[in-house]
Order: sequence, then structure tokens, then C-alpha cells
Amino acid sequence: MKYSLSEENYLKAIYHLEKIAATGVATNAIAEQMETKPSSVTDMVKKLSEKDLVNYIKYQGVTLTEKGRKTALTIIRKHRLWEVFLVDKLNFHWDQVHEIAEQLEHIHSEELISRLDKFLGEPDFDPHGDPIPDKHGNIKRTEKKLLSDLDKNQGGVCVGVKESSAEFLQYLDKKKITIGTKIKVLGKEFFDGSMVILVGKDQSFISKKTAENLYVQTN
Amino acid sequence: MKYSLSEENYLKAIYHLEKIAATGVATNAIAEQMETKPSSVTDMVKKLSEKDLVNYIKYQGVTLTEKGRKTALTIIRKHRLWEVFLVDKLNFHWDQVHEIAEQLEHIHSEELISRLDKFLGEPDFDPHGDPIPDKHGNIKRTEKKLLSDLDKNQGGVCVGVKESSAEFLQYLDKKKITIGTKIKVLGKEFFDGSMVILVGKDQSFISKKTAENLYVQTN
DNA sequence: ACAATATTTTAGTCTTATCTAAAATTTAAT
DNA sequence: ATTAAATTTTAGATAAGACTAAAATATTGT
Ligand SMILES: [Mn+2]
Ligand SMILES: [Mn+2]
Ligand SMILES: [Mn+2]
Ligand SMILES: [Mn+2]
Repeated sequence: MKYSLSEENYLKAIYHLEKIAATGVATNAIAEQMETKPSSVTDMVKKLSEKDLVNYIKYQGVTLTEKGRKTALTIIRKHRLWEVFLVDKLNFHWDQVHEIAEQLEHIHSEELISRLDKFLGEPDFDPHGDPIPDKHGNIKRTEKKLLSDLDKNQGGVCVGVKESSAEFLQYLDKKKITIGTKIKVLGKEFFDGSMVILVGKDQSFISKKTAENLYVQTN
Repeated sequence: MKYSLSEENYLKAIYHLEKIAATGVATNAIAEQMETKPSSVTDMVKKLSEKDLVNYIKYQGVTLTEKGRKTALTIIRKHRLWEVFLVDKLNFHWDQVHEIAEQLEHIHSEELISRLDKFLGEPDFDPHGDPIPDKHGNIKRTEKKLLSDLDKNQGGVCVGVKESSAEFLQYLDKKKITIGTKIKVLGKEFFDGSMVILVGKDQSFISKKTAENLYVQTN
């Protein structure tokens, strides 16, 4: 029931990779995500398989079992709740909280998380717009599109970021874009996918890469 | 500058033992406190000595260096601040917070602790009445006596507990004693050190052992 | 003073989580 | 269909932290 820091981090990594991989998650992919070597991944994956947290067939990659998925989701729940705490209560900026939450997510105490959740007002989303699983691992799914998928004259509200590195978040600050910001596409360049957008009352130019990392809810 | 969980726990243990030991802290004493074996202690103490955190001479026990003492105090500061958070903000009871704080004290982030401290109103004492070191490791010393040292008809306010196991704290709850409770010694039995005391408006009987674990500030 | 006892250290082993180098397997290219 | 290249696994090594059993040192009792 209680897993090591390392095991928990592997489960989280596999969970995130599973969302984008069609087939089983590759050893190399996990190694890259975890900043470790493929041989280390093989070792750990065997151990997780022993504990019935992943399905593993040699050379075929891994998938999470139901147990593994549930476990990953509780860690993600903790991570995101702590991020809300750091931003809402301690006034951290949204680009400063991820590293600290990486540590806090490994604190073992159901009671703590239950009380923290209440203290924070049972939030549905973390500071980056990512959904917070409930205690049973259920995630509230919402309609959201990448800004890059909007056409000219379409508009919406920024509801999340796909990538949430400090660099990107700080760049968004410079552009006056944050969760809740109203955005409208004024122009879209077919050549490079760059856009001219309306941010509040001001016009702004953003690259395709930026547009591909911003989630909006259309109206 | 950043130490492992194990190293931090040893430093903390040595710090607490040094306060009561006249001479260097004995290997056996550390082993008992840490619930580990003396041979493991010897190994760790050598490592801490390498890192200039303790002074160690074979067969002579250990003492903390200035660096080691400062490090121990920052961990204790974190532990106690988190305990305040758990009680004041998450409404945990004072007998439930120690185990969780044992985990939280190892989160590495100066900024986090600085902000947590402000968020909590820069408290001077934790839920058990223990002083919270400031960021430089300075502890606010206060006048306090063990209840067992008071004479008949002397009174005071409960300002802390010496032992803070859940069992003892729950027993104090039953006796309606907590931090801030006014206590007066009505009678003291020389035979076994037991006392009849006034707790608020009610009379109560307590053993010597209990009286020896309650700190009061006399008035 | 000297034997008996207690404490502490050393030597060697174990587990977890890593790594490198080499072998096995799969996938891609001709 | 072979060969070349990429991926994955195995084998063996290392480091941290813990343990047991045995040796070394210190303390105590007579
Ligand atoms: Mn994060
Ligand atoms: Mn987040
Ligand atoms: Mn405590
Ligand atoms: Mn305390």
C-alpha cells in the first residue's frame, strides 16, 4: 500500500506517458522522462510488475494495471492539491510550485490530503489548469482545445497550459496571459502557424509553439 | 548543504540527546533513539564527521559541530512550523501531528518555509509548547518549570509538554489540560509525588509521572 | 589488579536503486 | 530476405544505509 519515492515517480511517469502512447509505454520513453538509463527502467518495471502495478512483457513496453493507475492518480492528486496550496495560500507564483510539489506529493497521509482538500475548498483544477482527481481517482473532464486549433475570429478563455516549465509560464506572464484570460484569434499565418491574438484589449503576436501549449475553452 | 533523510534524522536525534547528555552523546543512546543498531550508528556518525557535522572520536561519543547544530535547528524549525500548520490551519488535534511533521520536516525549500512562517503569523511556539527556532537557529528561551517542581498552593499556566506521545496528549485531554490551561497545586503527596490540582474550576488527581511531563509558567 | 560485563567498532552481508558494457531482440533499410 | 541500426534486457559493479557476528575497547565489581 505504501510505495517508495522511486516507485511512485515511475508510476507517475508511466501514467503520463500512457496518455500519449498508443501502445505499451517504451522503456526508453520512461528512461528519458525519468532522466535515468533504460537498464534501470527495466529493473524497476520488473519490480512494479511483481507488485501488480504494471503489466510487463519483455520487449513490449508496460501499461499500468488498475491498481497502478489508481496509485498514480493519488500521487497526481497530491501534487496538484499542494500546488493549489502553494499558490492560493502561500502566494507562490505559478512557475515556482512544481519542484516543491514534486517533494510534497510523496508525503504519506490520507488524513492530511483529505483535510488539505477541504482547507483549499475542494478545488477542481491546479494553478496550471490541470484537473485534480478526487479521492477515488476520478477526473472531471472538460472541453478544451489547443489555441493552435482555433480559426481566425474564434475566441475563448485560457483554461490551462500543456507544458508548464517555469520558462514558458514566465513568458506567458510577459504576454499577460494566465488562467482565465480572454483570448481571440485575430489572424493566423499558414506559413508558420504563428498568430496575432487579442489578449484582453491588447494585440499580441505568438508563435505556433506557444499556441500549441495553451488550452482554451471556446465560447 | 542538502542532506539525506537519514542524515537529517541522525542530526536531529543527536541534537536532542546532546541537551540531556553532559558528555558526548553515546552510540547506544543514538541507536535507541533512532530505533536502529549501534553498528549502524557508528557508520553514520563517521559519515557525518566527514561532512563536518559532528565531532567524533572513537569510543568517546559525538557532539554536534556548529554546522551540525545549525542544520539540526533548521529541521526542528521546519518540524514545528508544519505542526502549527497542521493544527491551526487543518484543524488536526495536537496528538495527530507529529508523525506527519516527521515527513514534512524533510522537504527542501527555504522559500517554502519562509512563506509558511509568514502565513502562520511567525509563531514562537508549536502546538506542544516547544519553541520554534528562527531562520538563524535562535530559540526564544522562556521561564518554565515542571509542574512536579511546584509546591502546594503555587499555580501557573500550562505552557508545554515534555513528552508528547499521542497517549500522553490524549490523557491530558481527558484531564481537560492543554496549552494555556490554568493549574494550581492544591496538594502534593510526599510518598509518591502525586498531586491534587485545580484545573480551571475542577479538582483533579495526577501522578508524579504526569506532573514531570507538564511545563508551567508560574505567576 | 584483574576478571566480568557493557559498550563500541570492525568485518562482512543484504537490499534498493543506480550505472556501464555486453548480449539479445526488435525494427528499419536496402 | 538479409543486413544494419535501434531498442531492450542481462550481467556485473557501485553507493547508501541497514543488519549480524565477532573483535576491540572501556567500565564495573570484587
Ligand atoms: Mn506540477
Ligand atoms: Mn500543475
Ligand atoms: Mn513533533
Ligand atoms: Mn511538537
